[in-house]
Amino acid sequence: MGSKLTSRKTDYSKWYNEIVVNADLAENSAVRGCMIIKPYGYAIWEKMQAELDKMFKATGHENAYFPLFVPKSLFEAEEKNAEGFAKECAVVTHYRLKNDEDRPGKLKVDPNAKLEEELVVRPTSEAVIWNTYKTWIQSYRDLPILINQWANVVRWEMRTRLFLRTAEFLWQEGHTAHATKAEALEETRLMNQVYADFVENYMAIPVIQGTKTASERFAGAEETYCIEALMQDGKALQAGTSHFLGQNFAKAFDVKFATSEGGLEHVWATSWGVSTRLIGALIMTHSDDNGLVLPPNLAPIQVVLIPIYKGEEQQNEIAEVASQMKQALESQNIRVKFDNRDKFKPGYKFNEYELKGVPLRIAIGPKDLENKTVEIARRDTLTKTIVSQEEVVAFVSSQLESMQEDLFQKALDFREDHITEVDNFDQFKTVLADKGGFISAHWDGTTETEEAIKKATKATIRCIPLEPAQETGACVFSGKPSNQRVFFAKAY
RNA sequence: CGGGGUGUAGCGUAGCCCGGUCAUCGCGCCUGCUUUGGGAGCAGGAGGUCGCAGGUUCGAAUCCUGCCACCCCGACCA
Repeated sequence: MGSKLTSRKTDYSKWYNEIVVNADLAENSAVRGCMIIKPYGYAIWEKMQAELDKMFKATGHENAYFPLFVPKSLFEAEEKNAEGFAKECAVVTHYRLKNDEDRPGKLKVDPNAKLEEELVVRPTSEAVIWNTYKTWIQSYRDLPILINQWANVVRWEMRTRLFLRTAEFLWQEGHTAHATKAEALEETRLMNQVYADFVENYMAIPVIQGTKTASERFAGAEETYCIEALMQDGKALQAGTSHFLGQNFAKAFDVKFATSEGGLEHVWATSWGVSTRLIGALIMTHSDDNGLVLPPNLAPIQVVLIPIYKGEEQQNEIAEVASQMKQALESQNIRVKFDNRDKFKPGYKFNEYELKGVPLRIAIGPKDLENKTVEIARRDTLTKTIVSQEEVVAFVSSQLESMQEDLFQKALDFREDHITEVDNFDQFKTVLADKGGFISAHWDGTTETEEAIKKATKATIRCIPLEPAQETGACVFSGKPSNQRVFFAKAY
């Protein structure tokens, strides 16, 4: 515990570059701040996608796909949204290259191929989608529309940070349309709950659910729900958001429907998303100095079998046992890899899979052949147990289960230790500097106070927690009355 | 875009102050033999326009100018 992942360059690059992602950029500045996700890292993302997708379907949603390019006129239709993203848009202005007479063999942008209207590379898809919904919705019978899209988006950030703020990232974005405000609000809350369930149950990361303050709200939203997680270095990470968009987009794109009573009303909207940032959260929550630690529910490989042998004959004998064990485990839906590569020694493999965060490692050697045993090592605790071959399946099953729980509990304990109630501003500053984590404090509800605190401490209000303990108090900064504590933290 | 720092082989680096067998070392890679219960050992080998472009000089990785890129800190953000 306590390894400050992101503040330690070597560790950071070790895991991010070699194991999960290669952040090396092409010489071309156009791909600055993007990431290359290697197969193992992508397998983690696929697993996350699969589980989230199931949850979306279970709550009545369907997948669809919308275009990458957003004509500027569409993009600017919802003014607050457009303004919020304007400073970070990649824009396509031309559609053709031609030979460069001055540099033989090289190309240049063809000035004759200038687009009449610039295309914005989507930083988010509300504009294209609501422009489409306009044509899909006429009657209350067409509602609700519950659609999700798996896609990439581009946000030209001034400063990028691997996983947490890359220029291009993969995500899912849900976009729903409803007949009533109540229904849209319920959808917003439901999806935030879905995110919380996923992140806690699969990623083993405890989250705080809440709403954003006006200044932290999504551009174009009337209310933003979020899940906030705490990283090992004491900084908070917004792990997912669900927005109640009111009728803003319906009005901007003129989406009205005939009500069952014969009226004509604007549609109510929500949008919600989580991104590859979650992989960053996973790493920064569970990893230690030996590399990644993956919760069993998400690990692409849950168990790795490593043979230890001298000579080909012994290798074959062990392979026989290992293959049978692999089959037995797989019949229980456990994801197993048998690493029988002869090019690497066992010690090398041990380290490799530790770095990759594989939850359980089973080693089988000559001693085990003799004793009908195996050695099983757990990634999170680094403990080893000798288990008889007959009991392997049962042992593995129970260990995977308890490891999933233990990881969550460990992260939860850490977070609970790092929520500090604070009642004056000096204490606020001291706790923030010395301990980090969330600070639970009273706030007078004004943007001015929020700004002033941010300026003084770099801490922001991460969220106004749902189900707050109603409690009267005085704002930690202004001393004005408040009836609820909110969570402050330094954030990524 | 402001403040600071860096750029030498696939990765990490020494050398830069004080120009001249200086292109160093480690990891990785290739070949061979020996190895295999925690990242193997020995021997041999391949690999570099010293970020780019100018300039100073008999001579530049080293000094000067410009440019480019990256990292850290701010403003911005999932």
